[in-house]
Amino acid sequence: METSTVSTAQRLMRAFMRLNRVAWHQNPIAGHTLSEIKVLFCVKHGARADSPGMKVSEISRILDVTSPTVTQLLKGLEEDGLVTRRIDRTDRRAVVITLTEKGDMVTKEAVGDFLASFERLIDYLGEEQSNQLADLLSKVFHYYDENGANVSHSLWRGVVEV
Amino acid sequence: METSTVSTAQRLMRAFMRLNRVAWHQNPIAGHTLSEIKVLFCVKHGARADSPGMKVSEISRILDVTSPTVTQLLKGLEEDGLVTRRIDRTDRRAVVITLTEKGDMVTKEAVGDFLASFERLIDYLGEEQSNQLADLLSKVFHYYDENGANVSHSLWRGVVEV
DNA sequence: TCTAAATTATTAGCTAATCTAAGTATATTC
DNA sequence: GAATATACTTAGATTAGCTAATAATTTAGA
Repeated sequence: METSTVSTAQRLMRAFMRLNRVAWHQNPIAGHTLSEIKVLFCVKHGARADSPGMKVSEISRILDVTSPTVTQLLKGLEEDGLVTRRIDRTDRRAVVITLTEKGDMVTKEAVGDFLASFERLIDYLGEEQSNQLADLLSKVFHYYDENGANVSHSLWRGVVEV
Repeated sequence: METSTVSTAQRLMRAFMRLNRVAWHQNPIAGHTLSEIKVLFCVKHGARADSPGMKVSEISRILDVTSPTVTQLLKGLEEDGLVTRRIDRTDRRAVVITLTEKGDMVTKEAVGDFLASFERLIDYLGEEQSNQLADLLSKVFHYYDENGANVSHSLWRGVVEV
């Protein structure tokens, strides 16, 4: 049991070590970075009929990055004419982001191409195993969400003096 | 089938989008970055009894990063006294990296703590599902290895003009 | 009601982890 | 022996984040 757990742990460790190197992580898409595309996705999907657009704070919460990070990404997107900023009428501190027509088109294309890319992966893995993988990854996230969960956590603090 | 494939694709897309944000990715370990630790792992495991130490080019190939990246990481590790550089006797262009005693200790601790961390995840997922996950991820890597495989690949080149 | 505290977003400046391009030194090949 | 190729380093850039400090506005409390 001990032995088998260790070797499973090794396999998982190796797998997770490789993950951040998987191809699409580093490639710009339609002249925009992956992070920028994520913001576009977020604005497109988060917006509701009654109040179109998303506040910076909402984007920040959903993407789980700080608001300065969102601000910085929006700067690029606004310069390229993909989003517009507007001060919220009911709370003048807040800024509401909406997609321009161009932004909407780019987002649609990006979603389409991402899905197409994952569909090719699904063709390779098969529908069933793909779903299994999605399930397992969800569980992993759930675990990390619940456990604050750094490798380092309690383990490493204070071990700086080796 | 089409519908179900799309929704599987969406699930996988969301999962992979979250992956690079999983906790341990960003945290320094024993005062060293994850990348530096990877180099240490690599030198420790790559070294063979007959020729201890690893060349920069070997590390570069194994970790799948460029040699300037390796050089830079080694700079930090050398400054902290974890590795030593030495010119290869049989090829004076090459540089052989070996762990110092301190480097060996740090590496051992890092391996131990990483494995411990993954064993906690395995406790949560269960042995069987953990192995399943490792298997599925291996398949994913295999797919991407075979297919050159960016999202963008043929799709995006030339689409910069939207 | 007016001040103190909280919230929202931005700016400035930092770090990590990569990359490419260019340069130097050494090997290899023809 | 000259041309080419290989191994590494340096310099400088990019992406994706972060924290700290600041400005503007809102909310709460006395």
